[in-house]
Amino acid sequence: MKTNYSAYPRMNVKTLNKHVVVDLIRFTSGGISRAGLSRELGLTRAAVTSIVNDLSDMGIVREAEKQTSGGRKPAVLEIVPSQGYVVGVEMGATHILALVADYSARVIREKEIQIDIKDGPEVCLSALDRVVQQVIAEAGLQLVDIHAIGIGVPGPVVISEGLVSAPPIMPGWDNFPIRSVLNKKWDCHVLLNNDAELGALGEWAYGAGRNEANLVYIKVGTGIGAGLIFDNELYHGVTGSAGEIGHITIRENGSICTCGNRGCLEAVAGGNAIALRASEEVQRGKRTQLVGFGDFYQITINDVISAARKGDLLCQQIISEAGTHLGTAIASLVNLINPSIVIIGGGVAQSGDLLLEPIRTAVSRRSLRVASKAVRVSAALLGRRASAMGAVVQALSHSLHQFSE
Amino acid sequence: MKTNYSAYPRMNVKTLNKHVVVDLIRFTSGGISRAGLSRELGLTRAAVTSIVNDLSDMGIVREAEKQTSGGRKPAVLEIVPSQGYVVGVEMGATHILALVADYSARVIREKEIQIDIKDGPEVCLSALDRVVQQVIAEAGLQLVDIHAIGIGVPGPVVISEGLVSAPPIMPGWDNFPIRSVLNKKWDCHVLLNNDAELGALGEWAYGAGRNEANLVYIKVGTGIGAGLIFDNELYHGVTGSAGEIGHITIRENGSICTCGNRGCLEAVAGGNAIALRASEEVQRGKRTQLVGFGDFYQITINDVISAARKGDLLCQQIISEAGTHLGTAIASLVNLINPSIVIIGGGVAQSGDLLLEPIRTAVSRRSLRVASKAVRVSAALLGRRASAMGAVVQALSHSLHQFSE
DNA sequence: GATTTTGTGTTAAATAACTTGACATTTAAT
DNA sequence: ATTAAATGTCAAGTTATTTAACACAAAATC
Repeated sequence: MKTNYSAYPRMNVKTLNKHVVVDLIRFTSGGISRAGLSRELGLTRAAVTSIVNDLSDMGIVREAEKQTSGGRKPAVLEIVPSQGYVVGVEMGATHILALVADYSARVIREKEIQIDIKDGPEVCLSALDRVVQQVIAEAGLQLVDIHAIGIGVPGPVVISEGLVSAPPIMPGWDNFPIRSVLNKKWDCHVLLNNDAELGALGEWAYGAGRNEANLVYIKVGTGIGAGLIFDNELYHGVTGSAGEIGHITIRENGSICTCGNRGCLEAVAGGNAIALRASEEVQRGKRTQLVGFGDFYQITINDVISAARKGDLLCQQIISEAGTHLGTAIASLVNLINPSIVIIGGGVAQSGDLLLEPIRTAVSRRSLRVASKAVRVSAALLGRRASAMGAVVQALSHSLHQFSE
Repeated sequence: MKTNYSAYPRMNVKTLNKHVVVDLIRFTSGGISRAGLSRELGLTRAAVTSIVNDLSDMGIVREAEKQTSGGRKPAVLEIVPSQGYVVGVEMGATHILALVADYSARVIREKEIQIDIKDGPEVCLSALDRVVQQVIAEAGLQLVDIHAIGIGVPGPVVISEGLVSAPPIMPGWDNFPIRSVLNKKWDCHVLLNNDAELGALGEWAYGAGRNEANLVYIKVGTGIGAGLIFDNELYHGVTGSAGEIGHITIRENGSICTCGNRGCLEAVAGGNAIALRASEEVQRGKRTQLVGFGDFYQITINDVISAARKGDLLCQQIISEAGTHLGTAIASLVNLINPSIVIIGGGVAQSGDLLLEPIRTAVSRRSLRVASKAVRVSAALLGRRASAMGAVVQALSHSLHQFSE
């Protein structure tokens, strides 16, 4: 008796149930026993035994070490970690972060490099290839050991095609066949997705969004994007561009944005906007810790954040203002989506409560009571790894579901 | 082999499939044959035959008259209309519309009265009771013939409790036990829901949103609200208040709104806002067809719409401006949700292209290319009946699913 | 106009995937 | 020590479905 698992493609009932069991084992913190699975699934214990036996014979699932803490404990199940490995990659505007994880989603190695996404696909994808190859080698593995590689990019992804369509902060990448190029290099399953969506997935599976069915993840970096999880599933929209919150209009006549419009959220509260704002104030001679940076050096968002953390008032104020603008947009989003949690991640979120508090204030002031009472605004628990971790989760899902056929 | 029908509660597999079959027969325009069901469900024709036989024995389903147009036609199935009846009601700020429909969702009688929702629950629910009783009688039926009654109200509904929570345009209704009061009066299943959500459901089932999996319905009346359908299912959010788009901030320092904030969409583009705007202009002595209305008579939104339709330039301009503001909000929504269609309904939508064109312009200017290319902006096909029709659909679903146990 | 092809709907037997009910096992409560 | 309660397993029975065969009707082909 199983009903509602719309995420899985058509397959026979037992295989479907196997997949559900695998996911319940993966995503239940503290593990789950056969009896627990029975309750969750609405199947009898006898049926669960049969399913788990199959998975155990395949080598995917095993019983965890029993805790010696006394008291009868049911046999808790876990995924066999060494059955396979995956790689999760986040490509941002200025960096690439790659993680290698085993079948239980434990990260066994990571590596980060700096890039500039404006160098275009050829240059960046070569760099991407190098990091991935290196991190695999450093983990003591080879490419053939890797079942799948998940990649997050900061633009609207057409999942079926494996490319990005008209990405505002990825000039030169429009319709470039990212997935097929990488497929040729690696000869394993490559899954391309939007970075904010993957951040949402990561936080839902292993971060601040555990056990939350309706979740919004806001990635505030160079760009601003949102990942949406509705009823425990990633929501893409019709063409896969859902969550593009960065280019909603905040100020009718605000400063001009990379997308061509005026007053976009990203042009007001994005990483570049904050850095630009700081530069202007410095040049106007405002008193700040950043003064020493001079005219030739380009002030970055990280400079502003670290100065703010060290107590610099100007930088704190700039970040706080960005938070207020973000909060206005998030308040609208809370009214519209009515989520149980909004998770703030991405580079700018490193500034912590300096950014979060103004957001919380705006949400409680501008959202309807019903909605604002029901929502928490939290920082990403996985921090800068959120998107890469989501890529891991996705690659793992793909691989496990293939494996358990 | 059936997988993804998460809308249905837990039940055994065949019963579940029965419900799916009933819904496919209901919602497939032009009807569907056993072979068609087989393809849709992924079941064999033999299995479908067995399921349809059961439903036929219950009296819910039958074969439609064969078209005599020649050429082999499969036996098209239909719901037996006379097996049961339901009522669908829309309660707006100023009116109540009640529909009686048979099991095939054909409306057999309707009735509308004027009310003022500010008179509070006792007064309005008595009026509601009267209209419903009358329309049932006029349809030649009695209360015992009615299997379920669906009701839409213009505020955030807590479905589990059957009441509204902190509704901006329903003063005096906060936490009033609407459903249980009506239950006592009628002694049949009462389903309370948000009017915009029901509008979305109605348009999805029988209107402009047929065959669209991801749909947004915007109800522009006295209040402004949205109904969301994601992956063919109504989306409520955690506490049932999703879609409350009327109180997102459009102008930081705009005019004050019933909700207490400033510059809400509703305070700028809602029915009351439009009427108020017209009154002001008239008092300022602007040249308009409305001049004759004098100072004592309160100009209504309907006056403005009919004047605009008759060519009054001022009224046209006021509606067009409201459309532009709506369009800005809808553009954000399109970026965020990436729907395939946005349907504009509610009283103000009676003004047609005068309202729609500015919305389309704003969406194509302010939304990302990927999202705006994928979306159509249309008027509600069911017009002022959209929400009440959604209430019918919901009541019918409830009744049919109960019946086919 | 006869023949083949294609799609529809039905039936009976076989199979997959459960449930039922009984039982051994382990721990907690009395 | 005894009882209660939950876990995990096994064999037998049940249900919903598939398989495979066939009858039927219309369209396409010759």
